[in-house]
Amino acid sequence: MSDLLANLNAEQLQAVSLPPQHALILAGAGSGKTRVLTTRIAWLIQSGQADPAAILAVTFTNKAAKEMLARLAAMLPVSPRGMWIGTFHGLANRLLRAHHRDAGLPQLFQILDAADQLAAIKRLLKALNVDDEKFPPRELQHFINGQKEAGIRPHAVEAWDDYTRQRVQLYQEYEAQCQRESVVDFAELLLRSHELLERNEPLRRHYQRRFRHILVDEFQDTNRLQYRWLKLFADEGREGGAAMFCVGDDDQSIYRFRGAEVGNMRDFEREFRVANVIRLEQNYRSRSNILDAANAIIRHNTNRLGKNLWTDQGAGEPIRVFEAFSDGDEARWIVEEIQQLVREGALRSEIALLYRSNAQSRVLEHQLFSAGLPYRVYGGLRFFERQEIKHALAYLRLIANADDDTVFARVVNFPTRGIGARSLEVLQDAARTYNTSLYATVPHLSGKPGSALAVFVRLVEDLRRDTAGLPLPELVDHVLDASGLRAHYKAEKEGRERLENLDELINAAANFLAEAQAQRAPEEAAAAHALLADFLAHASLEAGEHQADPGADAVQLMTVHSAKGLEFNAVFLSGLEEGLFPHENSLLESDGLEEERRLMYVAVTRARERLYLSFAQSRMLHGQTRYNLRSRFLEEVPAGLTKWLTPPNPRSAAGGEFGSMRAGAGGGYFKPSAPVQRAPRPAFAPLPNGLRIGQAVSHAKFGQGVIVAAEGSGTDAKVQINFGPAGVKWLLLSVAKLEAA
DNA sequence: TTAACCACGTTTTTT
DNA sequence: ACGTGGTTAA
Repeated sequence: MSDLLANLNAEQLQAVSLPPQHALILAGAGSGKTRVLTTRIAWLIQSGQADPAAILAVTFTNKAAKEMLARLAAMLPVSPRGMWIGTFHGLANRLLRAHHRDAGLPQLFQILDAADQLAAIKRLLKALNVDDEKFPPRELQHFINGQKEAGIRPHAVEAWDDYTRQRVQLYQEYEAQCQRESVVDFAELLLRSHELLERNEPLRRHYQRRFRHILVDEFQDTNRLQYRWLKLFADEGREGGAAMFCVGDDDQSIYRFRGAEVGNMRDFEREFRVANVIRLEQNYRSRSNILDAANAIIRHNTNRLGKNLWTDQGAGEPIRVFEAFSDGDEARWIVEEIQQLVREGALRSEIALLYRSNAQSRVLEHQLFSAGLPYRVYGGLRFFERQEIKHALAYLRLIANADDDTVFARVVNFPTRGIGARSLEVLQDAARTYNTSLYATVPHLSGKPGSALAVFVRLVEDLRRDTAGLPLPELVDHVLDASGLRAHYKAEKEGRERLENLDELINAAANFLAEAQAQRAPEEAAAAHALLADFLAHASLEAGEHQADPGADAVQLMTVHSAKGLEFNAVFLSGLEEGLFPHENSLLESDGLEEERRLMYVAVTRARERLYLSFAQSRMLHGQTRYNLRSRFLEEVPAGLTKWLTPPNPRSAAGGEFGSMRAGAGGGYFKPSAPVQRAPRPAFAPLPNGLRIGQAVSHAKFGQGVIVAAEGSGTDAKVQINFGPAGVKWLLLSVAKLEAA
């Protein structure tokens, strides 16, 4: 046991070995957060303070849950059964399956992912003849999820205007539809399990007595409902309730847009009267130049819980800063630097290329591709989100539950079997009249037994009968053939990859079966249809990897958001421009700029050894060339930590007074560290009227000024001009009378 | 039923 | 610029 605690620093040790009391661990980036969390669990068990069954550990992503399990397996002599470790949604699913009757659900309820939910809403609007222009499905989805995450059912929504009342009506209809079809969306998993325990006191007491230790990862990302869910398990922090051990970093809260409430940290501290607030401030990841930059940036935020990271690893290399003429120029420079790093022996997979928005990956990919550098982009479609996989899963879901109208509608005519929109409309109307599912309505139709719809129903019946005794992988295999999916993609010109993915689905099923057999009695796992439901839940809750080849030695491209939690030897952060990063939309939101700054903080703290910051004077966005100022976040990096590879250019500086920014700062001009030929400097790209960035102009009212930025074209063309004492203004070229000065 | 066409939107994302 | 989704014509 002593070796468990060895090599922990004082604060980590304090956190890990805390008595069973509530604790809030403020864990800075790279401070060993996951280590503390898992060591805490291992220590509680190994020291005999807690039975494994008394542990409830909650994460946000399946990846984090898996990593925690893997680390625990390495720390503990035997794999401790009985712990509940998983995501909020995974654990909620587990609860609802175990107590489905009390929760008012059939045992085989299906889970809707976000896309399924949207499809269900569209179908609902159509069935109710609601104008989807007036009630955009996406917005309605957002409304419904928002209410659920606030814990509000339709009857409890406070609606003061007609529009809201109508949306509440639709919310109610949506719930009825889900209940009819035995489907549950993500927010519903949490809300339903919360209500289950809230209403059922014996059950609640059971779990409250069972779980003595509740540990939460990434606590700053919890939403209101998730926090309430946790509080229920912890008996609201009352005497005798479980000990809450929450780990988080308010400086890394970057998910407010999807409902995360950093305020939960303060609420937790207050409501649970947390006596142990422990700060993990020693960073084991980055060189101090990088860390100091991160600290300096985040210091500009107010309302922090307060932390200052330090390291004993030494300063390391200066942070390289590069100003490019264009996005293409920037990408070319990045590729050259990467090639130089690789020549020096760097592993490609240890180099990350980060950006604020996905649209930026295009230029970067183009240059990487031209240079023949292997790369991997995160953020595309994931395995279980692919069209062909969704179709295959839809057939499987019909076997498990034929009354699921979402999947019925999805595959009733895929592959095509002559069931057009017209027949579906008739069927839908009939289903409403009989108040039955689409599937169950087919026999009611006056159509002959040989009708296309009747044939489809027969197909589903046959599938269910023929697969009844099959092991899961063979079941899937059979469905792929009998449904006609294989034949369909075989006939398609571009169907090869899709066929491969379908085969991969069989592999996924085989893996799932193997894991199930390892965990339960083999005879239990052998029951094919029972396992099928579990497999389908797994597919909904865990969308899988983003792309194949995760092991390949390739440069890693991703948004700053998806880089959270990762680390790399070298990080390139591109597009550091006003409007892009911080994103222009964020400036309109309250606390938006501070969230962008936290994002910047996350980006910078991903780097271990080397950090490269770059921006471009012009950038292609939405088919138009935009001229941006460099990001204010760049100015927040102390000059002593950086090394400008291009001369600091006052014209591209953000902020008010022209030329007031960092004149002569940064240590002068340095050649690019790679021995590369750069294209000769083009002049600033001319704007429509022959004006240029940096050009002096005069205006009748504002006087002398200099063009600092421009955007739009034709009659929309406008330029930003710094008039010195008269301020910085945007002027429409078609309106303003400007004269070259 | 399918291909062709146009309008539309375009920050970030997990479950 | 570029992909998506919906409508229209063949």
